[in-house]
Amino acid sequence: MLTLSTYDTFKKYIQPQMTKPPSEKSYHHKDLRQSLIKAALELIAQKQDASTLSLREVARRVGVSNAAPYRHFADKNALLAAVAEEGFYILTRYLHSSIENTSDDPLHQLQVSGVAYVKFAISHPSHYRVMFSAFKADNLCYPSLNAAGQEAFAVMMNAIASGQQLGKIKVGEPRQLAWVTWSLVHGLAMLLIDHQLPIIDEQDIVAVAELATQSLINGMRS
Amino acid sequence: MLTLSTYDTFKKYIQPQMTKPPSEKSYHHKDLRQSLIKAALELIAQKQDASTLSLREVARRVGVSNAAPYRHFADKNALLAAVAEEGFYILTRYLHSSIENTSDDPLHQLQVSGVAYVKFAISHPSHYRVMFSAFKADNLCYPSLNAAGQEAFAVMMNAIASGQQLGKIKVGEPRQLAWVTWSLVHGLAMLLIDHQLPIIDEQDIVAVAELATQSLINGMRS
DNA sequence: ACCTGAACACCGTTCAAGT
DNA sequence: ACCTGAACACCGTTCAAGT
Repeated sequence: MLTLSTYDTFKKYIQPQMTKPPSEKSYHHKDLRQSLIKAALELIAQKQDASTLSLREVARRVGVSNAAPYRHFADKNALLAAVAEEGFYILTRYLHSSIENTSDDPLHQLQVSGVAYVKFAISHPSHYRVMFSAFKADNLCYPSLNAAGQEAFAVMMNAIASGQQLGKIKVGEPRQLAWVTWSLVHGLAMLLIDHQLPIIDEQDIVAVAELATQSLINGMRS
Repeated sequence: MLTLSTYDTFKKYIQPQMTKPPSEKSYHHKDLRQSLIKAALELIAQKQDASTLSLREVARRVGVSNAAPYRHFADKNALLAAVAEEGFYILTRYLHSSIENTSDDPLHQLQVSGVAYVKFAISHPSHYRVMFSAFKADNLCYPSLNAAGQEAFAVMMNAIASGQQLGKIKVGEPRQLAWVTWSLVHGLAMLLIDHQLPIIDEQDIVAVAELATQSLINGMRS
């Protein structure tokens, strides 16, 4: 009895999603919203393509009716927006932690964050595809998505601005230099996850990412 | 009579597509294949999005049945592949003519061809979207498309290789440096046509493209 | 409050049949 | 040889109805 009650407490406060085994289907799904996001990512990973994902397919995989997703998302794009937003949060974490684990030199920080950007894309290709593919993320319909995207962008721009303040990066609008840096890592990320570059080995990918970021930052020195 | 026969000759040899006015619909379409490509580009331009293009919509715009396109293209992707291939030919012309109209300095050639790449993308956004968006161009199913893409890539790589031979660009695999250059202009092109950068004026776009290419090439000097 | 079933208008694709 | 009409299996989305 004691062990059981301890286990119950564990389930309730530590892992509430384990209170029922997944095989025991209930009419009311546990956390359908998060399950739909997860299933969408799995299907995109499986097909290597976000554009052919269907909402019915996602519903089927979760074991729910065609109409069920509409309780949690206004439409298919809203689900994709949620996936993209999640992706931007993860990307921002990647960028921040890459900077934390390096020296105070803003040039070095900018370089490692560029490599971290590419590493994020190849580690989370399904997220990245949704964040930047067919789905029109330019929409003002998703303000929290927009905010998440700008937060990630700000990390790179801040590294550039502090590099300029220390006189290590050439003068000019930091925004413009950040656009250039973003273009480089975004272009490389897109070409990599769409398999347009004949590189497969992760070490080779990191080598190209380092060559890319080092070349650009070398050219942006003051 | 003389004028009429002269006009007939003109129509037949100079502008054969004018022999019948477009309002006079014939059972057999004049050049359905090319008309479908043209209509697809127009619809993508109208929607600013290639992913929501439907083949039925294209057929409707041309004034033909749902099944008619299948006489000329194996499926929807084959039509998109034709659009993409056309795009790569135009891109290659852009790159070549940008190099022809400049000095013999390979560094300068590389720089203007990078700007020409971005100019192509913003001048032909519908082509560019199809060339690099959802549609999986990695397919070996379209060898002529693949060849057209590699031809465009070769222009940039050759500029880099000759820069290296003259000792103006740092040593290293020219293929890798070309990937880096391609990443930069491709990333900028994608962000621009997806309206992810708040730049609208063409002069501002060219300014950023020049900043980008000049910075990278500066960093690739030997 | 959350989900289902059935329906609507769309889509890609095929195939017999028309000219 | 080239195109149509009708059909099939899919899809996004809605809405009354169920629990």
